[in-house]
Amino acid sequence: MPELPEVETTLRGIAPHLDGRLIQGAVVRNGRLRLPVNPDLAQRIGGQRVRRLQRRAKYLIIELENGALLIHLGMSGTLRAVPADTPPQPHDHVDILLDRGHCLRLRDPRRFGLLLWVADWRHHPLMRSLGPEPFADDFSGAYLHQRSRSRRQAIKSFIMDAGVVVGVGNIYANEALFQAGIHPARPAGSIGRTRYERLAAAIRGVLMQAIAAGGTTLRDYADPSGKAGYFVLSLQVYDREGRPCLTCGSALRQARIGQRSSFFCVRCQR
DNA sequence: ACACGATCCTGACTGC
DNA sequence: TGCAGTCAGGATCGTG
Repeated sequence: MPELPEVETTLRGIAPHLDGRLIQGAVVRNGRLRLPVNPDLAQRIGGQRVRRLQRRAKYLIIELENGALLIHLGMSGTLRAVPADTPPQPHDHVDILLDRGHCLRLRDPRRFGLLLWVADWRHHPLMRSLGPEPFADDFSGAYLHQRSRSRRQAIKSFIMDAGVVVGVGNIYANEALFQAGIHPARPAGSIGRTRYERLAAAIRGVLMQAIAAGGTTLRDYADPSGKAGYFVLSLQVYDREGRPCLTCGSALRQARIGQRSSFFCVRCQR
């Protein structure tokens, strides 16, 4: 499910339930996620107030008085605020118990996500090699151009590399490359400065519009109140193999690039 | 340093 | 109906 817009939508959805609230404890039904949940999670976070919520890359960070919760939704994770007495469904692995009878519930069928209490999230190893945020000043066409020199990797894999820029997953990589008119298999090092300016703008544009739409729901993504994201209606190439390009009408193609499904128009993208 | 494949895990869907 | 195979929104690790 989650690329940057879905994580951002989740953050905005849980914020009203968390800002300044007192955490009562936690219930861990299955702690075997990508990294194991702290065995002593309830004691670590119980009795602490939430100081601040933020996002870094696709990580949600809930800063507490002591340390922080670091949450990643992986491929199939959702985070919802529900009444604490709501019966758990399959794959509802962790509840963060809040005051006023609510809890924050992590569901993640594939368990590629993670939920960790860490003492110092800014210096945590998971944060170490992350590239710039797409909306930050240090992300630009000039930056992409400079980072890509002499790289023969496909541009699509390049922009999905979190060491280059964070938050761009498979859906939005496809969409941004279409908007920028760049073929996803083109070697990153063969693209000029001007086209990188277009690409940087396209990445920012598509992410911003997707956030405004509440993200993209393909199968099971839901925001913290349970609503689906409707950016799926704005997708121009993703999952549209064989259907006409919205610009030129020729049939969109699908190919595997870097082991991920890629969708593009051979006439509009070079 | 770089680029690629395999891997973690479950569920939904396709085709025989 | 059942079963095998394929694919899925992510990220890390090991290999040349």
